[in-house]
Amino acid sequence: MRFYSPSQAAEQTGFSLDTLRYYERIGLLHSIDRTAGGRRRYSDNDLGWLRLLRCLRDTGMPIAEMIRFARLTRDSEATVPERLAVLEGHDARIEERIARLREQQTQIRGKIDIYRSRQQTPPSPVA
Amino acid sequence: MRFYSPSQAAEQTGFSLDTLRYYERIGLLHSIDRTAGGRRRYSDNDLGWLRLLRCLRDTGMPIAEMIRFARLTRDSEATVPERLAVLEGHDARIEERIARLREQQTQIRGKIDIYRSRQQTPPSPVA
DNA sequence: CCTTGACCTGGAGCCCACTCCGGGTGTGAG
DNA sequence: CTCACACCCGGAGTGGGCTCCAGGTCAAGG
Repeated sequence: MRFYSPSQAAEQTGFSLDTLRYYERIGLLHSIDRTAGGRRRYSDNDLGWLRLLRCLRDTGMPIAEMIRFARLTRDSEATVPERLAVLEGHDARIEERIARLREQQTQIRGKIDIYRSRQQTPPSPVA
Repeated sequence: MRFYSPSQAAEQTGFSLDTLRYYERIGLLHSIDRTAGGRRRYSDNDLGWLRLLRCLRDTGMPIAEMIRFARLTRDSEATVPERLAVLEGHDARIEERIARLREQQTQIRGKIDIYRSRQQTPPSPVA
């Protein structure tokens, strides 16, 4: 079983050291192992979990919901349906979000086209 | 030329009254007309601009950049290329964002599949 | 005239998600 | 042994983007 120092974990997950400690404080990370001297050592498992958190976070899941999910994950196997519901709901939100982004992109592109055509006929020599 | 009360503008753009005033304060809205008594009256033009702002905002453009864009829009016609650059850059960011969302969605769906299979073999009747 | 409700202002407050700080501790190189 | 450096902790501070508040004003109905 490999272990990783805080800075290695930070590097591999893209979270800052402060954020890693913050996540632990608020209950997103559970029971991170420590060395004799009290330093954290992250396991491969921890990194996997952190990568999932990163994915959820980057797709816009609020911290509060991640905490809920983390708690479920710590609880019994019986919570699997609930965890599934969280992920499925999130997946649906991502889907909607992409659809909306596409629509909005279309609008912005319309605006771009307007500017482009305005640029191609700039002097407008009326005289 | 039609005019709209603050609450009508709010309703039509999806911004709150407070947000409309806030946007004006920080320079996102320029010279909103007033009635004799000092109340704002938004024109069709204003609403159009607000709808563009809403689109930019919802696609993640930071306020600071919108302010820059608003200033350019207030300046001479000579800033059209710059405005174009802002919108094109933003369009590109939206594109990237959608691509990343798709990737991340794929990861999340992978996780969902794992949970699903875990759920379909719950009793595991070893005996 | 009086009331009511939408609107006005400047400024304070709030929420989220970090990020920074200061003072202390362990560990490996030289 | 000493140094440097990565790490520890609790708590305060930050930045973005609103949101709320108090105390006042205007406009339309009765």
